[in-house]
Amino acid sequence: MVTACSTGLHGPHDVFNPDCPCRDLLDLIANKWSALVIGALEPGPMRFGELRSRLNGVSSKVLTATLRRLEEAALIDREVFAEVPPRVEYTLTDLGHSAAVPLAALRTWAEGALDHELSRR
Amino acid sequence: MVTACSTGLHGPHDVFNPDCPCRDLLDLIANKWSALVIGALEPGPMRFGELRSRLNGVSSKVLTATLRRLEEAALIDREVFAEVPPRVEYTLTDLGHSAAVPLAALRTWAEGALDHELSRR
DNA sequence: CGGGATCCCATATGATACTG
DNA sequence: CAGTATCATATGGGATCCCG
Repeated sequence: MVTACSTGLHGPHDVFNPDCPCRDLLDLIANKWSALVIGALEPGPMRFGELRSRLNGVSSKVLTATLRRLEEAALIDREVFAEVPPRVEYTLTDLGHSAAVPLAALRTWAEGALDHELSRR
Repeated sequence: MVTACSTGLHGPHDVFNPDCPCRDLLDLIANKWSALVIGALEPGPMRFGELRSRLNGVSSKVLTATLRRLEEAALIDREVFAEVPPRVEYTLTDLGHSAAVPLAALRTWAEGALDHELSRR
């Protein structure tokens, strides 16, 4: 049982506790590029270049860093094929698919909220 | 009707289109501090200091910047009371409450995913 | 040629003061 | 109390180079 980071307010883990590791997890996915990468990977595996063009605006450096962090947290798998030209495919893990659900809701909110904002004027 | 930023793939607005304003909205709430601030404000209005201590780890400068951005996007209201000592209260708007729903799911995911990660080892 | 790594700069974040 | 000012560091982003 893991209770070290609990405040006793929201269950065993609590994002409001800065020492709980789940806060790092929140920091990881509560991020524009993470939200878009995971959304783009939801239908199936994708190569680096295709991912980059779908995200439409991310630099290869930032995309690489984002993918590395997601891989480290076991949200995606990275598979390298020894081919010429080289091919690298990224795939959502089960954990990644579970994250895709709330992230899809977040993207949908952003798209819907814009209409709310516009009608406000 | 607003169609300028649509790619025709996901409806009138599309976060995958870098020119769609909804992408800025995603960038605004897909952020650790925004997620925590909005979550903390969900039960009701709160003062700056209480907010700061609940978030447990944010600097006043970053909290101020976060609150200003959320206010500018009409997710929160800021009310200043002419008292001594000064009192400033922050309240979720209707739009803010609508954002609180997917953000709560995101926080819950982070807290639950940690168990998944731990059990993986 | 694709997938980065590296260099350099702009902005964001953070700790520590200090003030109306 | 609710910030602002200042300084240090981390991250974001563009351009270029590299290596198989």
